[in-house]
Amino acid sequence: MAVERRIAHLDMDAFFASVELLTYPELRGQAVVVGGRSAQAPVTNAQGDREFARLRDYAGRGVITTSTYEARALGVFSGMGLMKSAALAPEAILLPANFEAYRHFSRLFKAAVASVAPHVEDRGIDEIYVDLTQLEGDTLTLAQRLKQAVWEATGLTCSVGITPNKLLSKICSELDKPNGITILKPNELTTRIWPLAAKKINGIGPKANEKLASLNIHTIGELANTPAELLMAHFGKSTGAWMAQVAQGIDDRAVVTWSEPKSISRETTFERDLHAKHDRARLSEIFTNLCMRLAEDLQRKGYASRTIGIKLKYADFQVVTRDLTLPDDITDGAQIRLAATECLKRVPLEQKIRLLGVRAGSLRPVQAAEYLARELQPTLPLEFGS
DNA sequence: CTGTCATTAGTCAGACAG
DNA sequence: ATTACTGTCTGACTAATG
Repeated sequence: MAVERRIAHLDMDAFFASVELLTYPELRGQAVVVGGRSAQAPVTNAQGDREFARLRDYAGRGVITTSTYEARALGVFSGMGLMKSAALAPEAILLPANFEAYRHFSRLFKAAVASVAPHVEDRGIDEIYVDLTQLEGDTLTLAQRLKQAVWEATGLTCSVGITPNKLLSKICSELDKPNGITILKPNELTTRIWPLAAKKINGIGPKANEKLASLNIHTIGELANTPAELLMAHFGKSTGAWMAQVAQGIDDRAVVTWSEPKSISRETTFERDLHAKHDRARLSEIFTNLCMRLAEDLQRKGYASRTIGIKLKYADFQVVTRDLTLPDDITDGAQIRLAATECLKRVPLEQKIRLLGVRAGSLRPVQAAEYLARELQPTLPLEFGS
């Protein structure tokens, strides 16, 4: 008989905004949003006070990355266009994103958690799963210990959910946010989970939720009471069966502490939409840049790629992708550009473009020494002495 | 030899997530 | 007068292979 697992999901509270508040403590308690491509960084005036940009002063195509809970109270959430959010909360403080700082604090909080519980799965910059099954001590004490370690290492709070699996823990970490602990007791599935909206399930997004709503399924409980056959008929065999399982709170996925990346990509949205003919030179420059940066990423992370792909987003937001699998691995920026150019030839270019991306897939780890062997042409020491 | 079936690789779109 | 960026997964379709 298998022991019941104890899986924790730990989610940092309003992570990016909270990191900014460490830098700018005078903003505590205010509506603050992070985001915007050209958001103005705070400036210190002659009196030594910091002056912050307001949302109403912003003009551009950015979106909100994170907002403080005070800003959320005004209806301003992540993913929202900045122009729209400025209409809702013109006085909110706007800060540019500082990803270097977020990555720094991400490393700090993950190291702190790992010092308490070594079995950690990375889920992006601000959340993790932790397998506590093998650890001594009762569940609540362990949760408090995790939160304490994060607080001492970073000065930041987080919310924790602990249940027998990742699915339920992810749901539970949200139930008492911010700075909360939720431990799902046995038999609480029907009382605490089933009343929740179906879209609270990680994997049921806006589309699936809409489709469920059209079947008059709104809560997880209603999903649980829907025959698996019906779900399979509407969502396909695999997705339908999965939905039926998760609605019963069943999820056997292991906590995975490491996995090989499948693809590495770079993309950018232009300041203004560009046309393939009219803005050829500018587009070519951006394209080369993306390829070179992708090559740097590949080499820094130690991978060679056999599949190169491109992504275009047109002015009307339609997205197209093309990719090309090569006979051999490549790592070099010029080779990537060559392959990506082949992809570009297979794409319509009448309409204006707002985004261009380049992606490397079919990755193979390579030894650092292999890169030296791959340098077909000697690189000119452009930076040397300049 | 032809047709069918299973399997795999490749390509593309789209959903989803943090 | 909007809607980022990076990455994973799956479904649909085609082609190749046996």
